[in-house]
Amino acid sequence: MKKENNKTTNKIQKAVPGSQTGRPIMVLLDLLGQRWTLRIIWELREERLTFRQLQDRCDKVSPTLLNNRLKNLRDMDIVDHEEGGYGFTQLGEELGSQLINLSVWSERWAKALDD
Amino acid sequence: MKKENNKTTNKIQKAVPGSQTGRPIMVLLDLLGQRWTLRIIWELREERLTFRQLQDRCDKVSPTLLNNRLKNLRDMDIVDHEEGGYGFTQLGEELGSQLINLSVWSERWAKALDD
DNA sequence: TTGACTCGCTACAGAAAATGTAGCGCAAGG
DNA sequence: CCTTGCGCTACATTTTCTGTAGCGAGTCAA
Repeated sequence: MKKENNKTTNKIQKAVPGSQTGRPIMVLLDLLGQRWTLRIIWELREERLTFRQLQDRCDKVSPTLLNNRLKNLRDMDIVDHEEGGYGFTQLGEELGSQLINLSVWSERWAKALDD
Repeated sequence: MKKENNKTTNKIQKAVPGSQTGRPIMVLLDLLGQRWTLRIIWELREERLTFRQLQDRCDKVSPTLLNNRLKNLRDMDIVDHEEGGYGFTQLGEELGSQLINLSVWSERWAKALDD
C-alpha cells in the first residue's frame, strides 16, 4: 500500500532545497546540478567504491563535500552503502546508464567542436 | 580539413576550468554540473527563449549567472543566440533530448520513492 | 522627437557554498 | 599494542552565487 500520494513526491521534496515545485524532473535537475554529483555518479558506473577511492577518483574532492553529496544520493535512493563501499541502488543503476549515453554524445560533440 | 587533433579537444579545454584531462565526458560533466546549467538546457527544450524569459523560467536566476552560463553554452556550441532568442544548436538539440529521457526516469524514481 | 516599451547585459555588496587540511573514532590484521 | 584503512567531522579561507539596481541600444506609437 502506498502512502497518500499527492502527485508531487514527499521524500523528494525536503532533500533538495531549491526545487519548489517538487516535480520530479526539477528535483532531479537540482540534484544533478550540484557540483560533483554527476561526477560521483559517473565514477560509480562500473564498480562499488569506498569513500576514499571515490574521493581519489574525483580529483581529491573534499571529504566534507563528498559526504554531503553521498548523503543526498542515499536519501534519494540512488546510492547505497554496503559491503564493498558505495554503489548504486537498482534505481540508481538506471540513472548511471543514462550517463553512459551522455558519454557517447560527448564524443561526437568533442569531434564537432574541433572542426 | 581538421585542425591538429591531439585526441583531447582544444576548444573544449579552456572553457570549463576544472576538467584537467580534457576527456569529453569529463568536460561535459563539469559543464552540466554547474548550478543552473541543466535547468537552462531543460527550459530550452521546447522553444527559443529570450534572456528574460529564460530568467523567469529559471526561478528568476540572477542575470549575472545566467549570462555566464549562456556564454559557456555558446562557447561549447550547445546553445546559440539568434532571432527568437536563445536556443539549441543542432548538437545541443541532441543533448536536450537526452534530458527528456532523464525526465522519464525521474517519474519512475519519484513513484518508487513514495512507496 | 520624445517618451514608454523591451532587449541583453553589467556592477557590486552581502550571503552561501566549496576547498584544503588536520585529525578523530573505529575495526581488522599482524 | 601498533599499524592500516575506513568513514567521516571541524574549521578557516577562498570561491561562487544571489539579489537588486540600472545602463545603453533598439522599436514603436503619439
